[in-house]
Amino acid sequence: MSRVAADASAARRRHHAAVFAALGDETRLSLVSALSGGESRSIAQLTGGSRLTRQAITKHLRVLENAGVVRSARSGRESRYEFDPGPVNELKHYLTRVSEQWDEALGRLKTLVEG
Amino acid sequence: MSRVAADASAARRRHHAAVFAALGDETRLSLVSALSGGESRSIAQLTGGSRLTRQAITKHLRVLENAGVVRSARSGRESRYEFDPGPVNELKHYLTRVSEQWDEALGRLKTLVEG
DNA sequence: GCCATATGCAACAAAATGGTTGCTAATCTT
DNA sequence: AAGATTAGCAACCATTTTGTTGCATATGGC
Repeated sequence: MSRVAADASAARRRHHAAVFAALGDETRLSLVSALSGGESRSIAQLTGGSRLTRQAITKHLRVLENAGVVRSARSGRESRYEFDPGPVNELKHYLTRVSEQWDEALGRLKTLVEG
Repeated sequence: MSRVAADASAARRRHHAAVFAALGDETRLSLVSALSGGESRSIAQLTGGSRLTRQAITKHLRVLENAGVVRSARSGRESRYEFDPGPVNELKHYLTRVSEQWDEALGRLKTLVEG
């Protein structure tokens, strides 16, 4: 494998890890759940119902935004956040590839045993 | 929604977050990649090729094991680790549900605009 | 039995994370 | 213009994570 290809896959893995890490928190999963319905929401709205402070929620939103899971845009005096399905779909495909690799391994094992 | 149902979904979310967090690290993704081929490997084998020490790799493997992504069994003087596809498949389905929610939201928006 | 190999455990340090509080600035509303 | 709402920034704290080193223990081969 060429150097650039190795670097490219390392960069991809780094990116995947970042998105996984962004989703690796209960509060952030709740935020994703609140936003995956399609409607954008302000920080105050997203804070409502949580026991955490607005600042804590803001920090979590920034983590999600840095991972690309969420986008924000200022609208008047509020910042509205919306879900971006891209990274989540990338992860879905990544997990699918892992599963496939596993299934193929099982297939080879089966062939070995039966053959 | 009943109390127990709310608790159940909260527990599920907690579990998903734990698995996402386990995958949210480059080193651990490499380990998953090394194990998803189907063959079990010892800690020493998994450490080879990494710049990290054996103990660091051991800790990462424990994180993966606690999340259920990987299982270990002692065999003679070595601990052999193997991939468990269960949690990864759960995440795949979870992400699929998030995507579907998003797609349905887009569909409703489209209907609203066109209607 | 001896030696090399493979792992486990504990203590430690540095850095990242998750959360709070206090204060400031911008934007609506009336 | 005044007051209320919404958000940003900075400092700070506690906890967790990530990684190291040193030492102990178990197993396999000669």
